[in-house]
Amino acid sequence: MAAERSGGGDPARTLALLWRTPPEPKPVGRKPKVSVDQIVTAAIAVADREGLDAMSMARVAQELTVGTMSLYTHVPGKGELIDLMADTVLQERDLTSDGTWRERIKHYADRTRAVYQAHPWMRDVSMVRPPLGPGLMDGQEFVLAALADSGLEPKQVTVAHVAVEGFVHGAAASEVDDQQLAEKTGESGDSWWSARQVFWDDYSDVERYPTMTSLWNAGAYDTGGTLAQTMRGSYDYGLEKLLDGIEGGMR
Amino acid sequence: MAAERSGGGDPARTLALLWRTPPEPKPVGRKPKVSVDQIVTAAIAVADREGLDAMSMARVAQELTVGTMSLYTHVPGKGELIDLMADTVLQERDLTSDGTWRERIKHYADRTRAVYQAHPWMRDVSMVRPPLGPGLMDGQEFVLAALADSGLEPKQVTVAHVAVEGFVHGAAASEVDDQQLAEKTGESGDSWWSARQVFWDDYSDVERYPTMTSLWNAGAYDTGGTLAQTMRGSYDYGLEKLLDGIEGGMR
DNA sequence: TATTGTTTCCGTATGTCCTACGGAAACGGG
DNA sequence: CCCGTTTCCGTAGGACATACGGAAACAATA
Repeated sequence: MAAERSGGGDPARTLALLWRTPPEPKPVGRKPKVSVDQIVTAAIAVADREGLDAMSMARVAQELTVGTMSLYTHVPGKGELIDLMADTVLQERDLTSDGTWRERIKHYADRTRAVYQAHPWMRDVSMVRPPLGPGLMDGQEFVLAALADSGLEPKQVTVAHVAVEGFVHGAAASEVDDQQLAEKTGESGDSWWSARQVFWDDYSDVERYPTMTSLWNAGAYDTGGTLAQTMRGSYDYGLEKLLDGIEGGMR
Repeated sequence: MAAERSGGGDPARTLALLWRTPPEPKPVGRKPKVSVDQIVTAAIAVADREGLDAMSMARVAQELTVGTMSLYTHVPGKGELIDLMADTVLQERDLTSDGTWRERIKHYADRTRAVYQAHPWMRDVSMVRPPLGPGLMDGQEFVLAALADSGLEPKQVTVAHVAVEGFVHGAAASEVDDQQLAEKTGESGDSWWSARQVFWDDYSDVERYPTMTSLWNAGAYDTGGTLAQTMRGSYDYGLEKLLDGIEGGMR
């Protein structure tokens, strides 16, 4: 449960792993059965299929037909493995795009969103103390470059950066949260909500919730689409409005 | 690990607990040693002090000097207990405020942020399938009422609502993530980052990260404050810009 | 007071998890 | 064939949620 993350270990060791600093070939000694890359790939595969909860050291080792403890020769611990997984999937973003600064940020948001869609377990990875690997850093540079081109002052760029980054990861996370729960519980978001329709009958109260009632009566909730489509729409809307605000504040 | 949540159980039973539907007094049978309220209060106390990971059924039972399995008489399971905890702390928001719709939304954001600050474990509670109790619903009504007063069309109100709600919870969550990790690992965010200063020496590259380098040289990162203060600033900035955007889009 | 129906309490057991420890196994070079 | 080096991995300890079923407490009744 809770926010899965590393951080505890030796920073130098973790950074060396993230950047795949040459493991200085060992001419002697037993040959490794697995590599760091294989471990990370297998871990991502397990998490994609069964969620981060199911991504146990034992499960990954089993995937590679290797003893559990063998993994610890190549990776300091589970936290660091999650760092490696996160940075690896963030590298899947293809951040080459021309266009206005707004277009570039929307491109960044789209690519990041795609990462979360492909790897729903990213919801459980905290980005407050992020893995400082190439995947994350390239993304930071991309967004900062776009914002710097927008005409904002340097100090404003860094503040706006945190806001944008927070919005993008946060929105991608909640959007994906739904699928993640659907996979784990075997119940889709739409069916979860309809099973709770009883709420309106038994507990809702026009006196207490007049706005909700009148919005409902006005048909504001007849989206005509799935929950996923609605969330996607709000994602786009929110980012658009945030960028509008940033742009408007530059005058 | 991962997103802690309930949802699995019988919706009617969970809703009855959330709304504290009268437990129809039992005139016969053994007297309960604990009540639902006591369990929820104890669970919140443990989570506040040691995080949601430490909030195990055994730990809560110990707190109440009761056997672990006794809790299951009053609460269906851990997931439902977390729902009850979340809705309870959301009720701590005092959502009575006059003023413009913007002022009311900022009030809502402040109160919600305060809840996360007081209960950092809220970061780990998914709001995608939220506990439909009074704490959550009163908040929804408050935000919807403010947006409806802003002059937006009903359909727009619901879209804007999801965006605002997502931003508020998301920003409060990341802001608090830092403290949560600090408590769990015993290392503050500021010290975590300074321990990773080696990154700039060993891996950063002016060729690869020109914008970051130039922003650094321009002093954009000399905030003169703690990490927490910086995050707080970005929270306010982001909400302001989002509301600017929503307001601007109404014309 | 003894019995009975009802409700709550909780010990046990199962199958998970991470990882510290230390010995066994494989390998290149002498 | 031996030895230093490196990797492999079995065992063990101390968590976790919760299904099951019997024991214990209580009010009403006999």
